[in-house]
Amino acid sequence: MYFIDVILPLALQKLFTYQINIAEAEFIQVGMRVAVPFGKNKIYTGIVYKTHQNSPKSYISKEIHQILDNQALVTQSQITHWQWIADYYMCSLGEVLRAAIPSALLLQSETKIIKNSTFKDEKLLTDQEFLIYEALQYQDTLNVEKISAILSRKTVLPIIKSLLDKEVILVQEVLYEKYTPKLVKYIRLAKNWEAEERLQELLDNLNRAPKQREAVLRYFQVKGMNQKLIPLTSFVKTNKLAYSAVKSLLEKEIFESYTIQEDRISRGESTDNIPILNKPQKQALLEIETAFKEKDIAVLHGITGSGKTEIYAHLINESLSQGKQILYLVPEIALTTQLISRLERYFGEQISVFHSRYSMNERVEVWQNILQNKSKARLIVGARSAIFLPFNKLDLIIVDEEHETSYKQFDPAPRYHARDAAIVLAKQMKAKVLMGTATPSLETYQNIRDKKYALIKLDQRFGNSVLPEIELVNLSEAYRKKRMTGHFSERLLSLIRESLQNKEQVILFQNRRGFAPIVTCISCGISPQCPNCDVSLTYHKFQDELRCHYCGFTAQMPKICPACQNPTLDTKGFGTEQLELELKELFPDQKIGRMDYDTTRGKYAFHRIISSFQAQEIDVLVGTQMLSKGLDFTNVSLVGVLNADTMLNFPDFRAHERSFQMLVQVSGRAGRAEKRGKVVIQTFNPDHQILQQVTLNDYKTMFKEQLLERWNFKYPPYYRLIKITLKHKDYNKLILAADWLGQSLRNYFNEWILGPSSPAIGRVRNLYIKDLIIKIPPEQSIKLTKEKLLQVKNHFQSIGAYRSIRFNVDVDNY
DNA sequence: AGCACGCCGACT
DNA sequence: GTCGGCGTGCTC
Repeated sequence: MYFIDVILPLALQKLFTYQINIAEAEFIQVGMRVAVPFGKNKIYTGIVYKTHQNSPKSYISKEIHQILDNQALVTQSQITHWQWIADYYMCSLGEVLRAAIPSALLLQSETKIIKNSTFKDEKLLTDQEFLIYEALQYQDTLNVEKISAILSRKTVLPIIKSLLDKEVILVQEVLYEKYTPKLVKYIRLAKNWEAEERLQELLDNLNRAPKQREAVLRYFQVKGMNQKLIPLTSFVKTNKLAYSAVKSLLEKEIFESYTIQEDRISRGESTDNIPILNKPQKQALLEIETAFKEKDIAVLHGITGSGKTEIYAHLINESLSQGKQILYLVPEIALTTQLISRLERYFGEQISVFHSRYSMNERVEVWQNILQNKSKARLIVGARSAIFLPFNKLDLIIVDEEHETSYKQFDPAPRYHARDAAIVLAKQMKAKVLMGTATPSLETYQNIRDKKYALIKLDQRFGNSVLPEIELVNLSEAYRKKRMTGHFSERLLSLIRESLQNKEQVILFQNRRGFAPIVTCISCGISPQCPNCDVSLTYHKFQDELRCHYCGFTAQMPKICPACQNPTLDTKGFGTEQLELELKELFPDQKIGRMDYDTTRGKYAFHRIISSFQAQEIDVLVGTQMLSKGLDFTNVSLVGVLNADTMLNFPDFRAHERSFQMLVQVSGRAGRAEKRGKVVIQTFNPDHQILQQVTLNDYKTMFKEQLLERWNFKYPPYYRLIKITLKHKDYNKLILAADWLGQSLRNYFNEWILGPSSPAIGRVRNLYIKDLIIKIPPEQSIKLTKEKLLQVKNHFQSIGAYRSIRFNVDVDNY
């Protein structure tokens, strides 16, 4: 008797054991996909975790449905890594599996309903049953959704069951392969006609078919140009041939066709040499290489514009030349088109890019190329989920912009931090990690100070450029002296004017949260609320509608106030949209562009805005912080931050650190090459220490002060945090449960429990939310803490009244 | 997590 | 009467 333990892509803690026969046992390997029956009539794809011969005692195991792979799709080291993620972030292996594998590789079954042709007696059927019976006379198969549509009701399973009993229908579980390889059809001359001396005969034969004759001649022409493979469609197209002529030639067996499976993504050859480093860069590279002899992790702390990418390129080249793999992690792939085209110039076809905007098919191909260590997938550029790819010769992981928050996944589980998971991955695969940033996160800098990571500094900008000059504009003074036009201080406006006169470009930042354009009634002061969430709706001028950013609810902009019926609704606050309008009035002759969540929805929208800004078709670009990341513009002389305070006052222990990082990043967009850029930050608190530190580019002081605050207020990196989120649609039930949980946790952790408390948005999608935070003091074991938490969680979920409450655990929720 | 099953209140 | 909502138990 042979058995396998299978990971199923579900949020279930357990593995499931299935039986296999001897032949399967000989063939099957850990990491292969298997289709297995699960529950009453479903088939899922799982991954083989273990093979063994221990018959389960308390239940009878089912047999597998089929093996889906010829070779392991997942490596043993990936499974080990998944296990770490599941343990550390307190989720199931199944959840990790679901995040890790491209969904096209996880086939699921669908129930198909087909008619049973032996059934004839229509009189036995009820009206509804007859409708389905009738539908089956015209269609071969139906699925559950279709039946639901035919009967226009939700619960159709009882009817299906009754039809099954009456032997009217049969049901089948069908597995769908979602991945479809791209097949390209090629043509070649049939063997018979290959000999040169037969050419004349062939052409004579085709005397009365000029189109076909032309096609043959073209074929020889193309062949003569040393083109080995001739794809059918492009051959017809580029030579402007008649498709029917080629088809006839195929039918006459003069040509023959064959297909080859091809990759969807292919890249050009490298065109440039790896850039020559300047002196400070060379020095940094040397330091990194030296550091890697002793330590596995190094941090490259280089100011914006110091040319970190070139240093990466040299390290990448070194690994590539040994035939090894490199993982290049970036915060958000949408923002990295510039980076990718640069790397492509250096490394050409050795790059593969992996991101969520790729189609499922493309992702599968990248996966397989890496698994086979193909030369076209040696340098992998990807966002956080790229840590799950099946590396086998990983030599180096680069974590670019290490401090970026988008490395942390918040929902759904696994709530992992890609930087931290990458460090574990590297250790496991004996690879090195290089993190690069202008503003290291406090956790990372703390690790540097503790000598866990090596530090390499790069504090000269590339070329001769210098850091921009940063100026703070006191908003309270400006308002008092009435020196404001809309949201612009006189100072900022005059600098914008000056830049525009010099034909230089301007970027204006408006951080998004708390600044949404909220509609308020002037008469009664009431703002329209989202019916599903505890937030005010935001106004979108373009479609003249109200929208909820949390659940996507939309409504037409009402003409009168829904509360007091007066036509006095007014848009308050300001978003990027309003800034754009103000600018258009102030500078009617200039082209104003806007970039935010709304204007970058489409696949290429982002790219379009960036390239038209680069091409200087846009003079002033207004955007949210998505603009601040990884983009280089050569003609920007002025950067304006409209209001730094919302960021600084954000209720989060990292608000100050984040503000510093953001402002430094944003400033880095101003001025490159010969001209010194200018940055204007508008604020009500020009004396705020963070703003002072930004102005002086004083990371060290920021770090020291923030670290002291973290110590005083018991926050990371000294104290670790675990956040528990409870959600339920019944508020009272939620409160009871949250209080019980708080009490229970306090029994173990005493004063180190915060909450339960309502988050800023207390209800989303009709679910009320309560948060609890566990602080873990430095001397307390994290592992034991998690074990205790798991115990409490199990207890919580064993209480009937709390079962329906969603329970999310977020480890390191920052 | 999904899904079936069973109970119960709300409407054609 | 059905229909749909919700609690409960179970998945190898």
